[in-house]
Amino acid sequence: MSPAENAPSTTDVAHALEAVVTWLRDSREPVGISKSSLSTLARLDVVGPLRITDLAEREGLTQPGMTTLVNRLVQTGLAERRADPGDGRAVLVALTSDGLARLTEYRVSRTELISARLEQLDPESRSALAKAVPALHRFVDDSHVTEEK
Amino acid sequence: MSPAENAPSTTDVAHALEAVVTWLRDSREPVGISKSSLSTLARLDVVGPLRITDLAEREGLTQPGMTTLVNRLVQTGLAERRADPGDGRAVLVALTSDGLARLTEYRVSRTELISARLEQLDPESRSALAKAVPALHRFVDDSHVTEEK
DNA sequence: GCCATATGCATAAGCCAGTTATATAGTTGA
DNA sequence: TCAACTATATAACTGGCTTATGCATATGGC
Repeated sequence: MSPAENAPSTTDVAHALEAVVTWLRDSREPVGISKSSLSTLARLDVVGPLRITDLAEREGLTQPGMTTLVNRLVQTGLAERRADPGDGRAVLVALTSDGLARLTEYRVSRTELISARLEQLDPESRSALAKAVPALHRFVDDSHVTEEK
Repeated sequence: MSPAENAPSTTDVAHALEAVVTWLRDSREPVGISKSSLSTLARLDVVGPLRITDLAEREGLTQPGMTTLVNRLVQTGLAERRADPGDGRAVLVALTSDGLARLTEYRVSRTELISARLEQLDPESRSALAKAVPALHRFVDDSHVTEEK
């Protein structure tokens, strides 16, 4: 409960991370595009063209929900539907260059927001955060986590 | 771009924090209550009873939106409306004991989720994160930030 | 003290992003 | 070749917001 007095416990770290998440969530400026859409664009950028069903599963939406979302992306020119060679039922959703541009713009603005904030911190804090970078990546990386159940 | 080779830059830290935010957002389990409702309950817990208008401003909603949200909270027994002594127009929204219990339950489950993940990390990573706790708190703390504009 | 104006909240109507249920087109294997 | 399965689409509905508006109370200049 008191990271100032003793060494921070796991719970203290958890609370600090939650606080950061809350701050970053609240610091989102309206960007004219939904969080789901941005997340889907990012997924397409990272993974490449995907089927509707596949996208839906990865993004945690239902298939009809993803169909609607993709409709919006296509209508605004951020993504396109391609035929899946070898399966006439399926569709491959792919990022357009406009979609990539939009995604990049968003990523840059977010990074700038956070960086500006970081640069206002005292040097010791910045150093501590810099040293925590590998740990933060390990935290979100599933590959080393021992799955249970 | 390569935190593994050189000392992590501010941009690297920003990306790591974004990655954590994304992971924590995706790790939210359905909880039967909206994010806005939880955030509002937390606000009431931290700040104490507030007016509808005040709540709306702090939570980034419109006043009618907050009226509706408070209606839901009241109907589910998580909050209550009190008369504002000294202003017959106003209402003070306050957390009920049920509301506090629900909020606590959520907070505990979140903390447990994150803690469990932390405990699977290697000791050096855990140590690095523990040392970063004060810096994380400073990052989200507005009080020392030099405002511009 | 009165009245014009401002303020706090509620209601109404509509929008948007999601849901479940169902239909249609294409695929696959016995 | 046809029954069963799969991928997507469409329809109808819901939740959580929005804007526009109304009503009650408060406030200050006169």
